[in-house]
Amino acid sequence: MEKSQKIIFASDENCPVRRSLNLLGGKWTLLILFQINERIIRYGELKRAIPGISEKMLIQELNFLVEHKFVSKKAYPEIPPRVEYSLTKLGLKTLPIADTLATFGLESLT
Amino acid sequence: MEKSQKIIFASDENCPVRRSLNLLGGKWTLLILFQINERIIRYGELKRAIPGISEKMLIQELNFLVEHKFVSKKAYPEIPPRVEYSLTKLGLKTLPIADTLATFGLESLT
DNA sequence: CTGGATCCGTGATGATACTG
DNA sequence: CAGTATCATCACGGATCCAG
Repeated sequence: MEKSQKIIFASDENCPVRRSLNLLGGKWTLLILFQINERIIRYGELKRAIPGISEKMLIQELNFLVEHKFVSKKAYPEIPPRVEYSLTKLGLKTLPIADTLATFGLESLT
Repeated sequence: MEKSQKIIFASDENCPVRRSLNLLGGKWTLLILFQINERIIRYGELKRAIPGISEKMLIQELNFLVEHKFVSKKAYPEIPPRVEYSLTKLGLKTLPIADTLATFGLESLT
């Protein structure tokens, strides 16, 4: 497996903006969290909800988010497979960030 | 000149989170805006305020931000040169985003 | 002091085909 | 359906030199 691609810099010390950005600053990260939102959503649904993302990036981000406890994953041993993703308590706390981005996008961008 | 490295995707259509992320999703973008904040700040000060950033990236981001009307730049024809940066009205509207990131960093990260 | 310009490595990102 | 594997590409970003 390709190794985790998001690097945590030790030198970020104590700037809270930087600490948040290190975890959530990925190109798709906040968008994925925002799309999951308060739903329990399947992989395929999520993929359709985010047009343009490649499968690789979606899986990679989801694994990252699960690993860092933003997202919880539940797999059902069925045929065909079913996997459901939802936000953890920590993940829910990131929603205000995406909300602020959405508000800005709506109010201030053409 | 190296061509502008931040690419605006046409396919983002109407998701406001994505529109915001396209402009502000750069590695240093929000951090720079946050550091300028409500100040009028010189280039050298700003550089010192953001340890770790290379001059190239700082200039590149500042040019991008000026170009997109988030930041205004005032150069004084003096020797030695003096250049002051500050947020435009639009730039000020991005501060809530950085604030939310800061809040999350303070409250929810180790 | 405030930049501009170029070289260049590396990791991040993406397209596509494949598997259980 | 939910991923994996492989391969190609591109943006990020450091180093360095230069200029007004």
